[in-house]
Amino acid sequence: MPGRRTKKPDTQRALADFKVGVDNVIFSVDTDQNRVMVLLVMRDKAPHLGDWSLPGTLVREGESLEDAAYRVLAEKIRVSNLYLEQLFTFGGPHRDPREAVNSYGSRYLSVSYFALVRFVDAELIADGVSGIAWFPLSQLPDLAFDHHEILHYGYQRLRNKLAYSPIAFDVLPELFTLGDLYQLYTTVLGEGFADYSNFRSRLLKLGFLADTGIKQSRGAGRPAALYRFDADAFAPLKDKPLVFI
Amino acid sequence: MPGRRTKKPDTQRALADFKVGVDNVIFSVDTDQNRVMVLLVMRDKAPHLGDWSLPGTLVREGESLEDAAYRVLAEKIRVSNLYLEQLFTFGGPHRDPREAVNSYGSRYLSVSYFALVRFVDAELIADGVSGIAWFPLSQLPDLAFDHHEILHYGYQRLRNKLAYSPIAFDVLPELFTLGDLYQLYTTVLGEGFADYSNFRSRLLKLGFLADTGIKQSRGAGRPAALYRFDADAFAPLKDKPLVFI
DNA sequence: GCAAAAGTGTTCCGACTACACCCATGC
DNA sequence: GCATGGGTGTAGTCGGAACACTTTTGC
Repeated sequence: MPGRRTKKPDTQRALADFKVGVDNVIFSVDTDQNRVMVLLVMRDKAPHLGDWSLPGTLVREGESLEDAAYRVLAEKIRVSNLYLEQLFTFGGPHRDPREAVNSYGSRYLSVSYFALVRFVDAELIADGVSGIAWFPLSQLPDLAFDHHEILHYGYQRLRNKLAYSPIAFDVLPELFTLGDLYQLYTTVLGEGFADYSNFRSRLLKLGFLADTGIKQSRGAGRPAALYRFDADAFAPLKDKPLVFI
Repeated sequence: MPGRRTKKPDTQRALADFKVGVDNVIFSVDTDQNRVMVLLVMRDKAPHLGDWSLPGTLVREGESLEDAAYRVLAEKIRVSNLYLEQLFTFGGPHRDPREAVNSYGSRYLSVSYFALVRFVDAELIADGVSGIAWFPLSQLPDLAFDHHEILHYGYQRLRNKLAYSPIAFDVLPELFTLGDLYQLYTTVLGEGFADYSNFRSRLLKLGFLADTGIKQSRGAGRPAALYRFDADAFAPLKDKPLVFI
């Protein structure tokens, strides 16, 4: 075991005092341009003033970690169906430059959360002070602190969740075609995970996609049927070892 | 990230000050009695003095979360191949009674870690003060704080990891029979996940179990071949969507 | 008609299930 | 021999991969 420093109670160091931050990795998918997007805000104070960062905040008295995560998001974005999931806790010393100011100052620890939201519904709240914007994953700016690492970790989770849970329907509109669904999977997971027609029949066989009977034309080609995600039909499949691929 | 505090500085509550604890969920499997075991220690100070709890500690200055987790384990147990994995961070207010003493006191947050260790190799360190013991999962005592919830979360993780990663070989002895391996899976996952002979051929086909040629007799019956886990042969399969069932 | 996109069907093949059966040992 | 556990084989079945084909639209 690394770093095994043995203890004599007298030489033992004092307990660290922490401020705890929450940082949210909020993904969306721009279905028009087939890009995975992530929500970033520009820091309006030191440290890292003017750098882009994940939307986060420090936890206040009487507030739970989740409360803090939802609070900072409510200040930045208005979406429906926001469901945050805890990602990971980053807590080594010296991850935040504020720790260096004074050796007896607070440590900074970050608990990260993850969500996937609907791109077109998301309404960014411009507060006139700090910037806020969606960035495509392929064109990220430099990020403050260790936010690149957090973001990378979140992207892994996104890909896993997409394969195992029905989170795709959190980003698709209420009604969607199977082509839309396939396109979404391709955008996030990359090409070559499955043939369209096999993807199609597999999903339909699972039985939680309800055909609305409505057809939608998009330029040339045969009109596509619009489907709706049937949460009730999916319920029994919940926490089964299900893969959508 | 942290510090994203907008408007109305006057009405906003102060930042919470935290002490950060790490709590370890250490599992093992008693292969003689086919029981899943968990390591518990008796608290030797308030709060919850005399209650059983997960082995944990508070993080000290200059120490990373992981360092703290390894430190407390080194005080309690001697094992080889200890690999800790972060589980979850529990951080709501009022989860620790120490918070109530004084409304301006610290909040207590717990980052939990998970590991699976070899039962027979594990040497518990009796320090003459606090108790330490393995408990079978089926006969747990009441636990301090929210440790029951943490333990439950860890057990979920154990079952998942067992199906997807080769952690079984962290608990089996260096040399083991396929019957041992099957027995271990049955103990943790319960009966009825697979037929023995199918389990056997699937595992062997994966190609990372090396037959040592040695035979082992255990009472009546044909002697069993002893196998060794071949980490090199497994390496290419790492992070493939692999299921051992 | 022709291109384009949606939707259906079919064949091949590998993987898992469920068993039946053979093998080597203790007693 | 026979009970006991280890180990091998096989027939049936299910599901995914690949790809050809049909349908319905715009132009």
